[in-house]
Amino acid sequence: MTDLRPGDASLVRKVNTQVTLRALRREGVATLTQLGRITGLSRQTVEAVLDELGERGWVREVPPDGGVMGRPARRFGFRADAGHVVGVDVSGDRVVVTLADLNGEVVACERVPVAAGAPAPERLDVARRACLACVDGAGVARTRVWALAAGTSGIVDRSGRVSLSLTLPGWTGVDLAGIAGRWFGCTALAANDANLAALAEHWRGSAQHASDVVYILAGHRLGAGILIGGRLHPGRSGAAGEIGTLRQVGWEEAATSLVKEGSAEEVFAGAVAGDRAALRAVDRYAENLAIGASALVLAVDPDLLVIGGAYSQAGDVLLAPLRRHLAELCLSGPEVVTSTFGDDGVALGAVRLALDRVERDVLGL
Amino acid sequence: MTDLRPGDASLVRKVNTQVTLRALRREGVATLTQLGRITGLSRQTVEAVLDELGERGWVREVPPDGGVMGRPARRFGFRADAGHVVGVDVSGDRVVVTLADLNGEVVACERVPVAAGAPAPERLDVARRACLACVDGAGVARTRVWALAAGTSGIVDRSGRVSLSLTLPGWTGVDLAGIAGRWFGCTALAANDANLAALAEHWRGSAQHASDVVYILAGHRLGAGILIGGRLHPGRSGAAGEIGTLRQVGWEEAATSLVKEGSAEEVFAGAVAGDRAALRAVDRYAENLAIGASALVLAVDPDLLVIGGAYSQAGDVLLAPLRRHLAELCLSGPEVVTSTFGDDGVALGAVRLALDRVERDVLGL
DNA sequence: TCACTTACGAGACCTCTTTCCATAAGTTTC
DNA sequence: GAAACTTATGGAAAGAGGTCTCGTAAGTGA
Repeated sequence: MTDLRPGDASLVRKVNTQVTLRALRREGVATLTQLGRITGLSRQTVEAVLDELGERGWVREVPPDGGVMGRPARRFGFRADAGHVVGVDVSGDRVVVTLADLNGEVVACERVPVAAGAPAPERLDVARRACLACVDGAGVARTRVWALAAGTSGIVDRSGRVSLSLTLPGWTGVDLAGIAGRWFGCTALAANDANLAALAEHWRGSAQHASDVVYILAGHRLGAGILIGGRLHPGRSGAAGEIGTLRQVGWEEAATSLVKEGSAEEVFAGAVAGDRAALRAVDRYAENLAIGASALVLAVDPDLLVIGGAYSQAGDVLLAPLRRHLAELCLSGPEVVTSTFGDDGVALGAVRLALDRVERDVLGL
Repeated sequence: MTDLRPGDASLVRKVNTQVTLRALRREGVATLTQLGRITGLSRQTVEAVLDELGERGWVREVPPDGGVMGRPARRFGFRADAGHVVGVDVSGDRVVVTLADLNGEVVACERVPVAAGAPAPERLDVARRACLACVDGAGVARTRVWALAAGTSGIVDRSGRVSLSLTLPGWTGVDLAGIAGRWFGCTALAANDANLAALAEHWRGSAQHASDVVYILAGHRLGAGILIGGRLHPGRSGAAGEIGTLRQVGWEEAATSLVKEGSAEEVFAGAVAGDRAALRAVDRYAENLAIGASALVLAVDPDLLVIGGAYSQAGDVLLAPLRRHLAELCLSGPEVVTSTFGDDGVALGAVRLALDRVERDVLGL
């Protein structure tokens, strides 16, 4: 249950501050009267709220807009650059850092390769340097980073510790959130990469209008992320969606079955060109994929199934057989689409996660 | 996102009414001063709120409690009998009706057998009569039933229509919520029986302290219900957890494998007695069960797995092998327990669902 | 009967919101 | 260039809620 706290008059101010701030963020720039109309509050109240927000540095007055009739109205804008958040994707062979302002607009991006076999301390150091370089390069003061979120492959528990990683050496047991928190001295979060990719699709990608989403990361390895009610569902131990370990679903074979015919890219290219062996290989892959996907789909019954990861670039060559096999397994399956962001979604989803935290903690709720 | 409405002073009153009402419901009977301490509100405010609630009929003043020192305090109690809710379980061979007051205390219960082959209209009529008889028998005015919820096997969509039933004749397509709403002229809901059983366990049974729960109904047929964050997760089409159709998980064989050796009860009894053939049969059943369960567990990663349904009465004879097989399939599975209510949980969960609705709509939020 | 304890009730004061009205600062028209 | 019109601003007053304080009421125990 939501534990409800009693409210005095200041609660009303809190709520109205929220309402006003949200409206202003949507509008970008607005006058007092406009905000009053939008929020349903009186102009006076909006003014008082905005004064307070101005003092706190959230809001800035911008020059009035000439040209219209009547006395020019004071105009206010949300200071999206009052703070920033960092999203990091620490994957097998690279680190991707995305810096965004409070509106979620991406300000800078940094990609740094890292050796697949790099031990954990080295990988962490690469990530740290990349984050600092990204922030410094964008001319953002390090103290202006209010939150950071990191995504990585493997199972990440609620506290942001990597509790199991099969692919990155020495990665199991790394307290990713704890360590990353010290980079900027801000709150830090960590989550599974597929989960974050799902979040990114829900935010700005293919899954914007879906509430419950299953995201399948189809690449050299297979992973899955789940959104329930538009929010991350990590599960008790952060392992929700990690269905790969179940032998019956055959996700372990899936990847190997594909590369038997050559590199994955070659196989998909061949399938596009109409090569029958390649088509068969893709079909087999899709079938294996569908078994695991259907387990997730039947369990969660999502609005949408998003296929991401490197292989999703193959598009309909993969999707068509996947849809077919899925339809056989699930009586009434969800819509299936490819991801908008592919691998870049992880860092973007991390940004969203960090923003969620900032909006909850700093902007209050 | 939650759409936030601006608040004036009356918002504060609404919130404080909520807080007070909740506290009073927890306490049962309390004085103004006690409520003030609990809620953090001033005595004055509590008094004003209670006056208002008294006028609306939610709250009643009860005689003061003598014996303690000082001036006797006025005492107030929540009027749990101001309204009632009905929970119905329409299953293959019987209808169970549970009538509860606003505290969720069960006031009356009615069990009526119904022929397994009964067509839908007859089944509905039996359910209707049972509901009316239960309410009338308890001396509760029919207009005092504020909400009704019905649980049934099969897939029930968001609107409360049975979109697929494989076991009840003519049941597919029945608008259960719509029809049941006319019985008392109140809001009516319908949901899958396993989902409601899960809700009951979370409310008052084995799953009270778990937030994410997978409930498996193990009986003549197999079904599953899922709770996320303590709330029902029906999924897009109401089919969340309906993993039985997936051939790989082998839930279809599970049931048949058991009864090959005789009736299920005999087999479990034999296993308890140490009969080797029976033990093997139970082990095979547990193994099949574990495959489907692990798919759900890996997908959702719940805090708790509850085994309900008729077979759960076998207790450790079933649970021990189930835990063993599950541990093989899921690296770090959740705790596994048997249900508290068994089959009775469906009607009780329906009560909880109806109460949730009443609390949201009538008591406001 | 007196002291002690606990609850009640009225009044003062604070916060936040809304409504109303006079005033300011532009544009358009004559 | 002045008058009329439009739109925004700023201050005063009123109302709804909530808290705090203090005197009073209504019990118990000696």
